[in-house]
Amino acid sequence: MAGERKRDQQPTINDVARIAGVSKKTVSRVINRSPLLNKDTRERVESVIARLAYVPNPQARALALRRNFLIGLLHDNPNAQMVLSFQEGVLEAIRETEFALIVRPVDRHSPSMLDDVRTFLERQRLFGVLILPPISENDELAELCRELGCGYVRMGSAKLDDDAHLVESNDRQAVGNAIDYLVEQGHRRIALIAGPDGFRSAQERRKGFHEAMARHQLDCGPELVAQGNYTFETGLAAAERLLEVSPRPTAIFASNDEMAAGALHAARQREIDVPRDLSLVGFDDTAIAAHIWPPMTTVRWPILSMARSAALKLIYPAEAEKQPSKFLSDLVRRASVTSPSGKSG
Amino acid sequence: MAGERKRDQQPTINDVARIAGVSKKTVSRVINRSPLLNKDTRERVESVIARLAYVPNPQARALALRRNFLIGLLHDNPNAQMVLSFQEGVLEAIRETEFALIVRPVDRHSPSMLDDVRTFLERQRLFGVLILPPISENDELAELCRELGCGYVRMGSAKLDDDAHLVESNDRQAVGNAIDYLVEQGHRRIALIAGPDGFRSAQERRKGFHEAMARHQLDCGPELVAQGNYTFETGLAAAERLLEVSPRPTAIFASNDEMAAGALHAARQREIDVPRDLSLVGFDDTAIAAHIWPPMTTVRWPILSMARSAALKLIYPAEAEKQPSKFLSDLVRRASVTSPSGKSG
DNA sequence: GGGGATTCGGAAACCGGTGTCATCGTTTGC
DNA sequence: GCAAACGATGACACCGGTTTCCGAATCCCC
Repeated sequence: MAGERKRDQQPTINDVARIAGVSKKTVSRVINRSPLLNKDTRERVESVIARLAYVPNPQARALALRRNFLIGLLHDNPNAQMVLSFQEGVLEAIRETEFALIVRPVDRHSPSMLDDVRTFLERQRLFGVLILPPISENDELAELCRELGCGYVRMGSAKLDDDAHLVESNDRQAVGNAIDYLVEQGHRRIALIAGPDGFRSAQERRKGFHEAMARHQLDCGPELVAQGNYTFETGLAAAERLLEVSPRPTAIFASNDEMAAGALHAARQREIDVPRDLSLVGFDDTAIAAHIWPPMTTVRWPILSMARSAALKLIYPAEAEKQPSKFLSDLVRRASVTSPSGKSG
Repeated sequence: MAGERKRDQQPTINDVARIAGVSKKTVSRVINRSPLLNKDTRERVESVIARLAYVPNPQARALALRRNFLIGLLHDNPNAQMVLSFQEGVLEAIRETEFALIVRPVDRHSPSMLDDVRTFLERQRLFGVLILPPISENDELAELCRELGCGYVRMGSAKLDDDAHLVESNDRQAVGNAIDYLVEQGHRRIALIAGPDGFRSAQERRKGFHEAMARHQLDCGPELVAQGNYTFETGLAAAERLLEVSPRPTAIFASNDEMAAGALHAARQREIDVPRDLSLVGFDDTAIAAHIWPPMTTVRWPILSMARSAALKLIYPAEAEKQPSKFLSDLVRRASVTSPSGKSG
């Protein structure tokens, strides 16, 4: 009976050691896969661990190791679907591990943002953090992680960091593909609703647009480019201007779905039929894109794969470089794009 | 120099005790606001704490107290916006506390769901969990929390639990208000797209619909009720049937926004103009509702307030009953509802 | 078979807090 | 004036792991 524990008590390393007839240290070595261990001993301990369904106490490990088995997710994001999808991908990657995910929205505009994050990281002693765009573009934040010895992986639309600390969506190329598709459909006069200058994603998407237009030797002068700040309203306003241009563009590429939805709204107000009189392409494949009428053609990040890769890079830093860093987005073809009505190619 | 610590080391309770000339225990008492403390001593210790910028190590506390200062968020939710909004509300409530938020999606359909959650709770020794609908309706889950001595607060559309463990949105009344509004606008023939039977939210919304229709002495026979399972496609299918009914309903209330968006789609396919020929009301006020055309009238949960209240109930169980438990949703009036075209009242 | 290197396992300290209980000085009660 | 009660504080064990240090056992080689 001396070997039994009270009910409702989880077994500890001491129970395992006592029952297996070895020391705590030996059990600890088994848990941590120390190579210098007698095979027989290891197997004996492992069988006891399995029999007791022993699991090391994360709090105790965290205290002793001065490091928590928690991964932080730092985000400052208007796109709820993306944040949740990313969470899902991370959780799938860490399901069988001892890690857990702790979420932390940060306020990009707060002057104390860096201090807040510092306090958070120091307090929680996180194993590492995953940083989502757009806050991932903040280099000071990455520098802070390095300074604190906290692992990190950034997710972004550009080469923000080295491959061990980055998963990158190639937005420039993705936009290029979207424009290629519009050109294939026969569009020649294509307008852009660009995103806010401050975001790398917006810059990359803009570059992708201009590169593709140049490749096809199409005009994309300033009258065909308007700017928004990723919101429905600014997309609407931008489209209002673009739809006044003469000759009117037959297609608009908006740098995100919300602005594309705004553009759709603007077209509708002018009784311009989408897609008959105007084709529209968005970016992000948010829930809106599929559920408006007409369903919108848009660019989708392979976000689950990116999240998984980011989590694995963080957890296994030694093999971080082996995890893919570059991801190419898919073009999701829906009804908002057709050949232009007049002179289709 | 003996009193100095190495750089990059955070001060510990021992440092505070040594410098203040008291024992660890006394410092611990100060931290935990023990009432039996000499005022002078307390102030002396507090000044040292402030000077050193000492913060207790959460891992050590977690180990000693056998309880982590982490709040889990359990969800199984198709509505990303709601989950993130809830997170936001919780984080606002715990901003100044030592708590952190850890997110855990659960799979409602997995046979091992309860075991998964049990393992999670036992491992992480959470302070408590907040449970979002629809998984919040699972009584076994709540029972599990009680059994493990883990605090919990459920969020739901019905009286699922006592006030200390519940924040409740009165969906029945909210739907009633929405129907009242339609009736005020002159609608008499109003159809319902109900949600899946398994969800309390769906049941409550259905009840709210029937009660309100009865109150106004309006017909709501089975031909005016269709069922979906909260998805765009099922909403579309349900509306297709309802729009065949003769005389055609002049308004449809859908039990969530996605199904309302599906209904809008169905109407558009039949060239039934919304809102001229058909008014539509949704529920949840997701991002979709505001960004489709026409913008959709819908019911909005006061989700930030609910999240805040839930978090406070969890953190301060002694005062849990004082936090509001019942919340009434707002009707967000948008362009998808007008008076019926023919014989408006 | 002996000496030295290597491997293994145990005792004890440690991570940084909290709980239990004893102690000390003071006040109260009679 | 002395015992009992009480308030404030401290010594020490403990939470459940990891790490350090060290001694013992094994292995290798000559």
